[in-house]
Amino acid sequence: MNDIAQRLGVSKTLVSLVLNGKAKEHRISDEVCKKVIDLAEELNYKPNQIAKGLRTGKTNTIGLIIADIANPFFGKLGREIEREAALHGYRVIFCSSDERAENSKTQIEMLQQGQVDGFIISPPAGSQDQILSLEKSKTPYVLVDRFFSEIESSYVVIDNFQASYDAIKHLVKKGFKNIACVTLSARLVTMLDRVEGYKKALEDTGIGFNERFLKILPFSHEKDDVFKAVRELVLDEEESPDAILFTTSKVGIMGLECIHSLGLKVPENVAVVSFDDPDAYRISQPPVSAIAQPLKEIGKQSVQILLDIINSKESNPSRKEIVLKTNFIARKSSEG
Amino acid sequence: MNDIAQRLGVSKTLVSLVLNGKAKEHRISDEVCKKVIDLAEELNYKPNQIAKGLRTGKTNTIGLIIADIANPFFGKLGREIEREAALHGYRVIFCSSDERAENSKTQIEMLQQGQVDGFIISPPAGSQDQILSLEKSKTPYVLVDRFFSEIESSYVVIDNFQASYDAIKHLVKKGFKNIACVTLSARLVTMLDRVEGYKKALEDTGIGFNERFLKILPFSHEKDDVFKAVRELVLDEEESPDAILFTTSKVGIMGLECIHSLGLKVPENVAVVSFDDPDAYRISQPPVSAIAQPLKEIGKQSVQILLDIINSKESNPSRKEIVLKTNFIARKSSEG
DNA sequence: TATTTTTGCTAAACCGTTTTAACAAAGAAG
DNA sequence: CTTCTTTGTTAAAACGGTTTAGCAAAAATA
Repeated sequence: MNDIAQRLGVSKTLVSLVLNGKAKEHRISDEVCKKVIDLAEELNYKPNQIAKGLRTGKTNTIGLIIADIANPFFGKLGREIEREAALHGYRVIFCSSDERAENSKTQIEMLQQGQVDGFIISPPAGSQDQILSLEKSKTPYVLVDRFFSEIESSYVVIDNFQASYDAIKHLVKKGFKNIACVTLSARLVTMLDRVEGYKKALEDTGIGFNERFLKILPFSHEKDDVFKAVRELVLDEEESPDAILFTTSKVGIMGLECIHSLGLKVPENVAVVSFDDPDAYRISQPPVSAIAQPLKEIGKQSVQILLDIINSKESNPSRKEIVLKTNFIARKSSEG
Repeated sequence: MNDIAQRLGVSKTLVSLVLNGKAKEHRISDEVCKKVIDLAEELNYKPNQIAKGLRTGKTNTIGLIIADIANPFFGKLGREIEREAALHGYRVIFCSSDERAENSKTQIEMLQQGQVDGFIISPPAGSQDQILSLEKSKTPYVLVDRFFSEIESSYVVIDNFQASYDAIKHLVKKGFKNIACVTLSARLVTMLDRVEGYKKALEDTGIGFNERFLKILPFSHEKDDVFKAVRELVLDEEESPDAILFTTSKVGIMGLECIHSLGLKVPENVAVVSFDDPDAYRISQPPVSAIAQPLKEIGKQSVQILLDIINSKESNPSRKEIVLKTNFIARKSSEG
């Protein structure tokens, strides 16, 4: 910038004003204005964002902390968020907490030192204190995929209860009666709601909830845990389920691996329905019925809400709690 | 920082020196030193990285521009890179170019204004000018997954030629003779090498390369393109292949979807082998033989090489060209 | 005692922008 | 011919740190 100013024999103030489109309101003559713009173009001048950020206190950057980047669900969500952010002139700094509260803590603290204007976070279990700390420091943030009922936050999630409920209704309609559910012990509303929807649907249909058909895996679910749970279900001699609902695709994929490895047929021996809709479910033989999430919409809404918070001058912008509908895709794995 | 300095009645210079561990070399007394550290702790002081970056010209941030975040291969790679970077005290700003040169151009330019110390890039086809421009401006960068043979860069890739070669040898050993290949028209060495390895193996085994068995999809490969290509192969009445090599998992997944939709059996009607090893291949029935890439190693090496370049004082650090071995995982889809 | 060296610390410049406040010169009004 | 406005421009402060150069006071040496 100094370079431009000197070559043209004007002040850098003038250059700054012109390049920020404030020429008019500061009555810079059109002639000088044009010269500056032309030279800037010629030199391919790009303002140093760091310096700009230092002065303005704005970074035009969003910190995105997702739970697991290796999970295509979050990968796709990340892409949507980045796309929407770009539309508004925002960059995205991306971190993956790998579902560990220690990680997200470090990452949030790291980015909070003037690096970002706000956060979009899918908080791992046990990270309540971090969210509270954001709340206290008045840092703009939006939660996605999950939230903590004990903390008032803006968030964008899906209707997990209804999604489970509908999936079970679907299974019942297809004639399945002994419906199991394999889920995670995560202390996250998301997971709890999915189980509640499962239970409620079983009760409403008169089938009733059977404790033995609900398998809750340790949170750090290894392949072995999933295999063990699924084996216990399908190999039980007294009563084995004729259908299983998996509450995440990660568990579902491992569950299917297990079912296949036991030589059982889907859906003849056991039907399968799962949350999320990874590629794997489409090419699996048979293809797997899935509860697909509206990723585009989640990304779009979360960015827009965050930017609203960032741009709102009031200290206490209204909270937005967005609950989106899911899309149930019936495939062969749940044919009666 | 000013706050700390004032409370203790010392200069901010001193505070800065102490907190940056330069107390010893500047002979700050242990007593004062301790007071500063304690108060900083108490106030939970975190230096503003933006201000720091402005003065030092270092951001401790890596710009990662991958080709497609929704692809689990890149997702997992991203995680490994982030992990390795964190070990060295670096952050990662992440962007997805969606395989489009315009996108990566915008992203690189955006981040180049003082936002990052260097780049790790999986360059989309047609982005040569961008890499040259990085080269010209002496911006540290490392390419991953692909590189341009006409540009001298540091890069970390796998031995694509050998990987294909070995996969075909495996198929031949299992008794397959009419081996097709479905690939992308991308002008990327990565893809070309995979096809070369395929051809060479066919020639070395005496089978010979059959033009009709090589399907090159338009680069913007839609599902329809893949379906059309696969259908042309397997439904050909004169000569249809008994095995197919897919050169990416994205194509492979769609290809399998097509094969299944035609009611054909894998590997009875047609065997399948594919590059990359997404979850889908493990749970698919039958599981799909895969050419798995050493993601951890790619991530680790790319970060280390980039940091070497960043930290090397010489203006022309030596180029590193790393070619890693792949891991062929034989599964049921290629049983004879 | 006079000079030099060491010790412990600080003032001020600097990084590249934005923004505030002001200031000449020219034109308009009285 | 003053005085007030308007026009076009700029100097300087600010952002929050790091770094350079230097300065007193104390200690060591001559």
